[in-house]
Amino acid sequence: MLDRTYLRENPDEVRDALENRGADVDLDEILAIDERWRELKARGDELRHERNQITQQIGTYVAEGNEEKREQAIEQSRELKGEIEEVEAEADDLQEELQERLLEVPQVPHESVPLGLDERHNVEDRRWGFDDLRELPGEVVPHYELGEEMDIIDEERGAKTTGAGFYFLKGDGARLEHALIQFMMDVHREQGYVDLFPPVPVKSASMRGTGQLPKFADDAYRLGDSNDEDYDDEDLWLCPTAEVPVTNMYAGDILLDDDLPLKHQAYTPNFRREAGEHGTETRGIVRVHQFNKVELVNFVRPEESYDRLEGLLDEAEEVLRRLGLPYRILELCTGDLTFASAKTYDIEVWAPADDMDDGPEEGGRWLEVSSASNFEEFQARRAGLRYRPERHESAEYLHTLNASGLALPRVMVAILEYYQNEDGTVTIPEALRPYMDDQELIEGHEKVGESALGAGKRE
RNA sequence: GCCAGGAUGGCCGAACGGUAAGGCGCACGCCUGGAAAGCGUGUUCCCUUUGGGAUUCUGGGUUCAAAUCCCAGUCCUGGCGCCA
Repeated sequence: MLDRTYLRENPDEVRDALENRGADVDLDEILAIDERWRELKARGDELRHERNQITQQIGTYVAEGNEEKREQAIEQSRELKGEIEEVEAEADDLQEELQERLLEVPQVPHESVPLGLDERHNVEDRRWGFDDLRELPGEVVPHYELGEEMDIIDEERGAKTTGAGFYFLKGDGARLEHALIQFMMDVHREQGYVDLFPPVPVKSASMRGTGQLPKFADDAYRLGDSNDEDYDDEDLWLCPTAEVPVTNMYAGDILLDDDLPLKHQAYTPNFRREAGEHGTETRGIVRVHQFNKVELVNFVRPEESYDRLEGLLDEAEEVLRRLGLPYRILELCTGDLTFASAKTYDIEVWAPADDMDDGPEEGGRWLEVSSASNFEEFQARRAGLRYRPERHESAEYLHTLNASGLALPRVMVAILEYYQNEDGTVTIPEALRPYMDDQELIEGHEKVGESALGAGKRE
């Protein structure tokens, strides 16, 4: 959420910034509401002042036993009460509306963010790992075919038990998932992250704190009620990213200056509705309703947040470097920033199987595995995350940042495709082998059930 | 789930229905050769800041007036029950 005073004092700057994002916000209306609210607030304060004085007088009259003056004052106070109620009722309505409007105003982009309308204007900073590629099969089999063939990814049965967009990992597939989680958390622990295992359902208030609500209710899974119904602060949602529980963990708290920078990592499942996202680009496990992710969340002093963003990006990249997976770094343009973010880098891993137009010259395509973002005060103001820079001074909002480190299914896609061998097996990246009992190769499993017979996969 | 008790500033902790003591911490000032002690001031948010308003977990109610009385909720503690 933006600061009201800042908004009041820099309307043109904010207007430009929001326009650059392509945000549809009527700033003038917000400012008009604020203006009117301040008038009423001043009037209400005045009336209350009057009444406070009268009420105090009554106390004196009672002590003196001055019956007549007491009655008179009480009558006066009653009158004022009605007037105050009227003025304040309107002020409260405006205040509430202002609050609602402000919750829907996105973050102002940082000055260094490239201008642009959408993803086409994102700027590629650099690539890693393409100079020394491993030798790939003549025809790389897409992960969804290979995964089914090897019987390590079972989408059909996931759809059966739960629905489209859910899948089983099996055998070496499931094992690879666990290995990746442990591996990633070890890497980040080396980088100074403290592990968290958060609760998976989160309250509406938490979702609001990080910016998922109120605007993006449709993307989330709500527990116990339809997304169309009104929700309360206490209503629960399935965690869409560990960013939500972890960032809100310190909501309303005042951290000590010494606590910062505070770095947490959390592994959780993530649930997203992804309505209407079906097609060739999303075949397999590239876009699913439930996936695992190790999330990195940083709480830092405001003046350090942009340095930390670079550090955070590097910490997330480290996972791909150790896995030997080629990737690139994008700087998101103003039009492609997420709601709460002031600046974002995307990390996109290379998945060589499906040739797509916007992929690299080597073929294949890019898959986003992480977004490293600086939210500055935006989430801190919503969630009430503060710290005290100097002991005697008042508490200030800190800055929050986060990045995936990384989203697992897409990393798995990259491994299954990039580490694929001519004979259809997959070499396990060296860094992962210690987590898989030094296994070097994924060869797959014999399929189970009568359908395997009919397909000629079993005899 | 039931019963009982509780929630007051950064922290601790008082307050017959009459308008939030005191202490600690921290900062600044005075004092001092310097420090400690002592003394003074300050230490939540909002507004149109020589001033005013709000604020005792949250939301309602009673009253001229609520930290205080009533109702509902949240969380914490203890006891009982249930339970992987």
